[in-house]
Amino acid sequence: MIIAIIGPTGVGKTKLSIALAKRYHAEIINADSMQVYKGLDIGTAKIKEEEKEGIPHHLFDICEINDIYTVYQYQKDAREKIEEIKKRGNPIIFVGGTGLYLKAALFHYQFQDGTTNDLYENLSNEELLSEIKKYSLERYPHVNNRKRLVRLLNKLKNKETISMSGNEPFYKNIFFIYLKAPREVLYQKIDDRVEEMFEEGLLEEIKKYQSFYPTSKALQTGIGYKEFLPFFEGKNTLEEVKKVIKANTRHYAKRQDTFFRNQFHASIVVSYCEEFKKVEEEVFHFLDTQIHL
RNA sequence: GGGUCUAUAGCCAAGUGGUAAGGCAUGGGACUGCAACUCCCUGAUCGUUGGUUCAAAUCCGACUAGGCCCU
Repeated sequence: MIIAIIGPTGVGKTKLSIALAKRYHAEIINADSMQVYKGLDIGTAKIKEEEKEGIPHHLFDICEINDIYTVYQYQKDAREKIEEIKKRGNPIIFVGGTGLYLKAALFHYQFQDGTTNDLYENLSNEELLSEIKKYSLERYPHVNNRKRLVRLLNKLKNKETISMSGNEPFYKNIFFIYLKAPREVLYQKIDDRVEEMFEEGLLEEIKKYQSFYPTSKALQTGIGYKEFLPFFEGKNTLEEVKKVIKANTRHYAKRQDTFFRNQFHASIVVSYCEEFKKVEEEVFHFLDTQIHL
């Protein structure tokens, strides 16, 4: 059995994962693109050692801050872990907010080894798009979305399988538990959490790595990290940094909501509740009935 | 009480006579190798009220509110 807890950042996915793992004797696999990095703890709201309650956690802290980790790698790692845990006969719980990672691991997403990666710097977006249109696909990325255009054209040139909708599950018996909360609640929780991060020493965490890994992708794209760049250059105050982190996190949560809502068929949608026990019980009840079937 | 300035969307803000730029926020959406990424869509008749004019957010008056100065 595979359980995937999905939902925007800050709704309590981690907390739920522990409750579920304890009840079903499951092991947890990370599905968060930033929590794979060692050392990025506070800013990614990574689960603390003492909170794990002895439950096996996989794919956390598996690479260095200046490594580049991608969906493709994740797909391989996650599927490997799944096989490994299956052998032990334990249920698996995926937790994390990176929708694409979840899709890549649990659905028929196809990537290939040794593909070229031409940047097509000599082509404009319009030219890229018209190149792509020669292959007459069902749909195309927006002209302004250069990143997607470049990747797609590379795929086409490599004769990789193109499919814009990967909705075939790769495994049987997967349950998607979608934790959701009204925006106001979510945004308030996000604000609070960012405040906490600062209190817990987010600044110190970054200072530790910033000078060592100035070009780290993780530090340059991770919310809660990249916002400090202007601060280190003396262009921003700490208060401004905090404000931007909150804003970016809210935007991120919204994007996640859209992704999960529209790209996954949730097995059950659970509304967030201050009394978290209620959330847990609702999920327990659902899973219990499913298992007995 | 006198003088003066301002009044455009939730916020910031262009526009000084011909039927309202832009940014932020908000909401919606896309998504197959950097995904905490990248990208798309999304709003007002210009404080109220008279007037001038073919035509006013744009000119004039009154009122209201706010800022500043004086007493």
